[in-house]
Amino acid sequence: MSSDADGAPARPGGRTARNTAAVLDATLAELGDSGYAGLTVERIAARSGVHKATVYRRWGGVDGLLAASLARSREDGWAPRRTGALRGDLAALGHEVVLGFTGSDLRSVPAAAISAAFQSDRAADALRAFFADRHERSAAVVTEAIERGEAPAGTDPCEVVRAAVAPLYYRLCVSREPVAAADVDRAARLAADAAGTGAFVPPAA
Amino acid sequence: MSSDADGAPARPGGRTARNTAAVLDATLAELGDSGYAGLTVERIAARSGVHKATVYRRWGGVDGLLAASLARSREDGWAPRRTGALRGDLAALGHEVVLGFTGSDLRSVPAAAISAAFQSDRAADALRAFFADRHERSAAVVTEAIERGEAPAGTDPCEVVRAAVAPLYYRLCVSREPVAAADVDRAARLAADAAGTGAFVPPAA
DNA sequence: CTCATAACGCGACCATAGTTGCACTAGTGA
DNA sequence: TCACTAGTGCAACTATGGTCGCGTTATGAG
Repeated sequence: MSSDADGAPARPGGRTARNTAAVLDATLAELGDSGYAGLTVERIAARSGVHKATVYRRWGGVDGLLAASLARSREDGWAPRRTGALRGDLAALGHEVVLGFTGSDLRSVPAAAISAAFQSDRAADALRAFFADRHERSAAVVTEAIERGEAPAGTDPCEVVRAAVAPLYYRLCVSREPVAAADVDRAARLAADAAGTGAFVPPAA
Repeated sequence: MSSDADGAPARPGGRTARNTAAVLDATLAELGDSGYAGLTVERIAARSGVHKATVYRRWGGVDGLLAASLARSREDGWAPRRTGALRGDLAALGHEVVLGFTGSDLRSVPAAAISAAFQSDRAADALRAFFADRHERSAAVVTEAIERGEAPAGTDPCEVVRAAVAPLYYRLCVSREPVAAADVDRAARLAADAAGTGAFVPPAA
C-alpha cells in the first residue's frame, strides 16, 4: 500500500506536504464557516484545490480530517496562562474553554471533535489523545501551586484541572445551558479550595 | 397545514397514535442496535412498518425522532434513588449516569441526544429541556439534605447536582477517559462536602 | 350513517456522499 | 541525470438519503 489514514505517507515531501497543509487549512476554514454539521469532503476538496478522491484516500472522510486537524493543533505550543495563584490559573483556563466554544470567528475545533467522536472511533481516539495532552500541559499550574504550598503534596494535578473545567463542558455540550463568567469562577474556586484541603490526594497514598 | 414536526397532530387518534408508538419504539430499537451514528430514517421506517415519507413528514429526520424520543422519555416518572445521606444520593445519581452510557443492551438515548444536539437545533432544544427536567427532579435529594441540615439554607440544589455529575459526563463524552467507580464516588464526595461548607450558596443571598 | 379532510402509502425522482480503475505527475534514491 | 513508483487528478459509477405529487385510507365531527 502507498499511504494510510493514520500512518504517515511514505513520500512526505513537496506536493504531498503542500496538499496536506492546504487540505487541513481548508478543513479549519470550512469548520469556521459551516460548523461540523455542514462539513463535507467535497467542499473541503474544492476549497483546497486538492481532488476529492485524494482526500478520501489520505484521510478517509471528515472524521479523519478532523482527527488530523486535532493532532496538528496539538503541536501549536499551547500553554496555560499564569496569574500567580491556583484559583486564578484555573479560572483563566476555564475562560479559555468557554471562549473556544463561543468564538464566532472560528467554530471550535474541540467542539467539532467532540461531536465527531460520537460517530467515529478514529475521531474518538484523536480526541482522547488531544485531551490527554491538554491535561498534561494544564497540570503544570497545579504542580506549581503544590510547590507554592497551595495544595498538599500528592495531589493529583490532572484531577484538579478536570474539576475546574468539567462543569463548563457539562453546560456547553451536555445540558446546553448558558455559561456565565460567574460559573467559570465558581468552578475554579471550588476546585482550588478542594485542592487546598487535600481532596485530590489519592486515598492509597 | 396538516401536522407539524413540533406541534401535535390535529387528528391524534387511531392510526396516527399507533404509528407514533411504532416509530418511536423502532427508533429506540435501532439506536440500541447501531447507535446514533448508524441511525437512519429508512431503517426505522422499515422496522416500524410505517412508510419513509410519513416519517419524514411527521418528524423531519433523525434529529426530530430523537427529540421526540427524549420528550417521551421525560414522562417515564423517573426519580432519584435515596440512600439517606447527600453523598450517597449523589453517588447513586452518578452511577446511574455512567450505567446509562455504558449499558450495552441499549446504547444510551442521552448519549445519542448529546451527539445529535451538535448537529441540530431541534435536538439541542429537546436536550436542554430534558436536562432541565432531570435537574429539577434530582434537586429533590439536595433540598431534602438541606432540611436534614447537611447543607446551609440558600444552597442552589441544581448546582450541587451539576457538580456531582459534570466530571462524569466530562470523562464520558469530552475527554473520553474510562470512568471508575472511584471517580463517581469522588465527584459525589466533593460535591457533598462543598455543599456542606456553603459553597453553593449564591453570593447575592 | 355520512362526509370532509388529516394522515398515510406508494413509487418515481433528485442530489450528493463515497468508490473505483486508469492515466499521469513528480518525489526520491541511485 | 535517470528510473521507479508513491501519490495525484480525472471521470464515470454506485448507493442512498431525502423530496414530491398523487391517489387512498380512515378519523372525528355533525
